[in-house]
Amino acid sequence: METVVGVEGSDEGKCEESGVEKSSSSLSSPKQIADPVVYKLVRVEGDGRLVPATDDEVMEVEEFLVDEKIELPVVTDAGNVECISNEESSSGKSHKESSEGLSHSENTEPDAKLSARLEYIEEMLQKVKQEEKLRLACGSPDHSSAFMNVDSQCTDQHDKLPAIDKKLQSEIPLQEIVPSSDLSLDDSHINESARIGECSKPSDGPIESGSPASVICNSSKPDFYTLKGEICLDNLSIRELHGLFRATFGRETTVKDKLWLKRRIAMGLTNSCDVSTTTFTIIDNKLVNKGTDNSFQNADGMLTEGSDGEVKNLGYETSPTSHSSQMENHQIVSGKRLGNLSVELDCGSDDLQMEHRGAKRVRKPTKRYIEELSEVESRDYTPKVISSAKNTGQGQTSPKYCIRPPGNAPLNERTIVTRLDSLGGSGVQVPFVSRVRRSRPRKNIMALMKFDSSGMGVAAKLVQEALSVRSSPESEHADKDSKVRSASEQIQPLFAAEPEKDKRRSVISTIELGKNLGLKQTDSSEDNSDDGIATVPTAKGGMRRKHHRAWTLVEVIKLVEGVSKCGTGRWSEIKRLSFASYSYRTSVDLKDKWRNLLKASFAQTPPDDGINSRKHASVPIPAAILLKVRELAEMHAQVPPNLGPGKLPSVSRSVHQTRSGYL
DNA sequence: CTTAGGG
DNA sequence: CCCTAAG
Repeated sequence: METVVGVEGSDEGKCEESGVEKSSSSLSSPKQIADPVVYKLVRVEGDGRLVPATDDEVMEVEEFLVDEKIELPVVTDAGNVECISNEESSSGKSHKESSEGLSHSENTEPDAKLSARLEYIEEMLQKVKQEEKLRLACGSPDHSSAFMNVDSQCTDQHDKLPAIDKKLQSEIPLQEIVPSSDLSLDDSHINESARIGECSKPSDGPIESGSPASVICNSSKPDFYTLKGEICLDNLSIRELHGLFRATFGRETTVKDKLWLKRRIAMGLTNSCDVSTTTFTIIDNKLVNKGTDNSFQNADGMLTEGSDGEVKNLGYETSPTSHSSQMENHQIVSGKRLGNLSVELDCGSDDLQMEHRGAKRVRKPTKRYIEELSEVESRDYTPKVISSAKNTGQGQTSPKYCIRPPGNAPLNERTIVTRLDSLGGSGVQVPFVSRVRRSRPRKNIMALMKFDSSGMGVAAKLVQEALSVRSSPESEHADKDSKVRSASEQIQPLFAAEPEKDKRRSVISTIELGKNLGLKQTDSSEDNSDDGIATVPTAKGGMRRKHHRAWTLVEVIKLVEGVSKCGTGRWSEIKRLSFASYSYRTSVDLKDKWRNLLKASFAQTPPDDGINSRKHASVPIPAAILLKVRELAEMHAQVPPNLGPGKLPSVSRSVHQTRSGYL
């Protein structure tokens, strides 16, 4: 078994042979081993299989990645900045073009990893160039972004280049333009630059009509985008952005910078959906699910078009997920939105499940649990007192991890414990309220601390996660139906209530975080991987998660998606398919969350009723998701007996009125 | 080991 | 989320 980095020398040779034109920066240095863009650390098993590298292995090469990465995007950076400042001016255009060209070749070469692909890509380049010539006025192909995305995914960890952010950021707004089926490759840049202006000034008239080239080809963009759905963050206020941020990442932010927030959110919404495409699209603050599939179209488009998607996927050849996502698409195809029976198509065994569902499982009252609980309560009689400390905020914090025996604490005193949170490899101490464990006291506190504070392990993990982020090679066009729908719909406030600030159980000091994680667009990996957080060694030897990790919007979407794919009740399946990269979130969690979603979706949200007015409500779930949940619930005959049938007729309409449930 | 339910 | 009982 040998550890290899990507593909070596032979490929480089190939790359040069195939004569990718323009200057090649990465190739020019012969010593380079790893390609920052798509190379992925793998191990070659005896049988020739490629397996993801272990943490250690990743760590070994980490430096290379960093080094290269720094220099790579810089070029494009200049171009982008230029774009922004120049707006639509023609000079800006040419600038862009040239910079694009550079990034082009630069990025392309690394991809030569697979020779066949390379040649293919090259063809594309040629094509693109021709196109460029033909459409000089319009702009240039938008390749760089795809690469940058990949790049950032791979090396997220280490440093964020403004260029990337800007790029992404600038592209987000593009999405609000309805994707056209047209395959033309260009225009995006003009739009981009135009958009950027609009970004800063949301009030600038209708976005669609704003730019001359309002028709944008989806396939010309990285499928990363089309994949993930579209979101317009432009018009959101800071507060809204905060809310969205929280919904997305499950934590608060104090950053006031709109741009920052927007790109973080954008990244979160896109990047973290690594496994499969969503059937949802966020348009104008609304989340709508696209009913039709475009997988074939897209695949087609990519082939003929030479989209970035192709290139991007080079690194991840035949990941198991691609298959699944395709499956998904097929299913989605077969059953449009409502009355979707695709699930049955998927698995013939569903019928059985249906039968099983008929009879609820009956269950004896648990014994041990009850006994234990009562025992605890009788023994230390003050759980109430302790929990009341929650409201009083933070008092003294002890630098060390110490728990006072509950009985000892004077009634007036607050019991506060500091827990060492490791976030992104940085140990951050946050005060939190000690919760009396119902059972199984921690075995070894020192071990815990060591685990938490050792940045290495975590970092390695992060790296791995980042590297293993993958996406499926399909993009989606908004189907006409949903397009029309969304267009006609009134803009719906995404957030019913303003985020509560006070009761947050543990407020992460964002400032410190900002230092360490700061301008990385690592949200996805952040979300994915810091499972060093709040886990507790159990007597059984396993590490058990402790305490609440807020569900992010992405997760919810993925969950819904998963359910639609596999049906309810196959949680382990769903976990494998859609939550592969989320080490936390057990199948049980999925189940629980689904239960809650169901509850939320069927809990009528009478407009006047308290829910909306409650300020402390947690982050709302976009109505569209709830709608989807309901549909799924229906088709799986999971409708809660009480509220089920009665409400259904009005669902499609009422959902738009019903603001939301809560995450 | 996975799922269903109750807390 | 946590915990257990059923499969």
